[in-house]
Amino acid sequence: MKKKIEFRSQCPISTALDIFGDKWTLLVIRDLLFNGKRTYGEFLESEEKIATNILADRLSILEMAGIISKKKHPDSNAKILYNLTAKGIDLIPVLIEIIAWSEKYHDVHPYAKKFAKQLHKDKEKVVRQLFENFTKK
Amino acid sequence: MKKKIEFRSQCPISTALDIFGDKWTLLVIRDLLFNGKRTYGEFLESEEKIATNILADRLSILEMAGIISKKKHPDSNAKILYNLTAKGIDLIPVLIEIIAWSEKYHDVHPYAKKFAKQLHKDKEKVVRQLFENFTKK
DNA sequence: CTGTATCCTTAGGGATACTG
DNA sequence: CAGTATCCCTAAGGATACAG
Repeated sequence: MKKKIEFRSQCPISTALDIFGDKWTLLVIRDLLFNGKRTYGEFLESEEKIATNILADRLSILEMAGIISKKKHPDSNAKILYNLTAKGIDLIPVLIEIIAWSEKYHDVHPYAKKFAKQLHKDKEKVVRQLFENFTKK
Repeated sequence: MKKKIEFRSQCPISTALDIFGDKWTLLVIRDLLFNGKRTYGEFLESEEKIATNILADRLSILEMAGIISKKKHPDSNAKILYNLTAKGIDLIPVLIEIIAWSEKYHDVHPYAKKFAKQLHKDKEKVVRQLFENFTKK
């Protein structure tokens, strides 16, 4: 099930939306970034309940776009580990700003409020720490 | 054609995606923020060629979400002017980060590259100026 | 456990005509 | 000019079974 991404224009916003402009893709990236999830099964468990076919589709798009990479789990052959590439890690500031905006105007989980508070205090630091988490691996 | 937004969870990312997680909504906001567009007809002209029914749908969602507001054009009765609310203006950092990411990894318009260069030099300043543009009106 | 495949329903969306 | 309405088709997505 291979399909290439069609870009509607050379506008950077439009280009980004052609990759992750849907209701699911950024949730997978969220799980990788903030929830330490790495495997197919873990993504399926998230509370928004993504369907298995949609997950497989989005993972293949993300891999094609160079945002995630796959490798075998050291223990089991069947198990696969997904990881963010540098391009994926660079989405941290985008996610951070979405969280900050959303928390300001909507009712969100308590832990999200707490996280937003940290952001408000020292955004630079939070972003730097997130980057460090992923680049030292 | 009124429909309310269904939120899948209280995750801030998920909540944001429930509002603008599609291929068109952020393009309308882009046009308001960066291209000075204010009317229905102007949105229709954008190069990605949004369909008239989709545009009407997204405008009503954005209004319902409190991101844009409508008012009559001073000259003509029929003409309507759309404007960003404070909640809409607060999406500036989100759009800015998307532009920065997209420009880094994809082929974009020359003027987008130029804009990204400014961002790279002094992001704070660019953001501040964008905010000022909208809050003084 | 990681996907694929299938079936089926709904939502998204393009084209176009039309109304106030 | 700002929408609505309609037609129609495709894509998205949920449920479930199944294959490697």
